[in-house]
Amino acid sequence: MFKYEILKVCGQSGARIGRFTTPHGEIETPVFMPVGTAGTVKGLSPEELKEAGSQIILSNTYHLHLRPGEEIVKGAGGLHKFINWDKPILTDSGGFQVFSLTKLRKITDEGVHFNSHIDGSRRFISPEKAIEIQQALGSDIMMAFDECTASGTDRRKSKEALDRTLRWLDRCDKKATGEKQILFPIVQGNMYADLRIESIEKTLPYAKCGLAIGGLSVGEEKPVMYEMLDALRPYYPNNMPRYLMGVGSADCIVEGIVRGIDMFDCVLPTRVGRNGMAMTFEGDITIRNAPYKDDYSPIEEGCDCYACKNYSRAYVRHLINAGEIMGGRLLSLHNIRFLHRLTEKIKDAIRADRLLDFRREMLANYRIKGVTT
RNA sequence: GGAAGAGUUCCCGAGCGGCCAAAGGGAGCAGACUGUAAAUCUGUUGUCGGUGACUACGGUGGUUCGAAUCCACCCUCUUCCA
Repeated sequence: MFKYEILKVCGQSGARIGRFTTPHGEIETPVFMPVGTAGTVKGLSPEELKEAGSQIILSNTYHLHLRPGEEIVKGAGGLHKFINWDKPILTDSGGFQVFSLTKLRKITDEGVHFNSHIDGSRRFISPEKAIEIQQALGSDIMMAFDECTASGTDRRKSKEALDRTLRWLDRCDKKATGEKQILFPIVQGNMYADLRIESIEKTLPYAKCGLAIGGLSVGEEKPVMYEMLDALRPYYPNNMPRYLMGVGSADCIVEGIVRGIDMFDCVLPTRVGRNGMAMTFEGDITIRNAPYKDDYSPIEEGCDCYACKNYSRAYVRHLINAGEIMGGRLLSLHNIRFLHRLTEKIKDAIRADRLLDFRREMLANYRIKGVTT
């Protein structure tokens, strides 16, 4: 049911264009996947996402487990039906919440005890439980339950998390039988190249048709993240997509693809959009700011998204400023379309064997922000 | 005409002798945001080139070492009585 075919390899960079077949359709990589944590890409309808070019979206095990509960989703006929999205869905395992809800958790080898961020109730998620939930949800791609560490974590703790992630992976793998859903294992190892290599070597036996790189974009400087990707690159198998988790700024996506990555996801376009910022080929611009109050040009010149075709910066700024939902919607839509346009341009460059040239040209005009968080 | 109350920094509004360039909120301005506890969070908002000075709490004049705060008169507004 799952298959990854390489359609083109860039002669200049080695980046590839691929076709990833899933039960809910094909995905052409490189691909950016918008995040819809609670079963919706915040503010946008499935039709709008499709029009923007989204091929697959994410959802979250932890959030849907807490509310409404996977049995409700299953009762609706599965997540695709429940949220009216008939294309592929990837569910994150809740591993990232282990990391981001750091004050509310306790990690043991069996699993993680959480306090629900919603009502404070005591919860427990194990690797088995994470898979069961994802099976009830019926996503196409299930993520292994992993332990993500923050940038700055010492070597000993990073190694512990890596080992635990591997033990958990084995348990996830035993549970993840069935043809309709595939399990993506996740490489950890923090910012230690040798740990990263150890992690990928021990993880690869579990990678059937997809491999994820986790624990990056967690507060390190961007060059550090690129170093980790460089260290991993020789170890990637060719017959499956490589997914860099949680990355979504334009510069990081280009740098990732140049380093062999095929899939990305990020909350950035929607979050930053709701907060009044537009992603463009010149870098982020804060539409909320005063200089745009009488700027009647589109959000980004040359963009073909619904927001750019129909509205001005001045109008979007007014909406954001007035606290109108539509402002965040239009910017989210633009930002997602922007990232899809980016990957389209990147694919063009791969087809023309000139991705390194494209990167240089693109970054020459792009204002980069320093750290990943 | 009489009585009572009120006038505070862009707005609302606290302060009622020194710790006040003045709480708090709003609005404004700016920054942040990368597997979403986020339509959120943070900073800033009298002027001048910095620990300092200057201008400010309706107006004018007083009391006091010191006043947004007390006194006198004036102006404006609100409510009530004729």
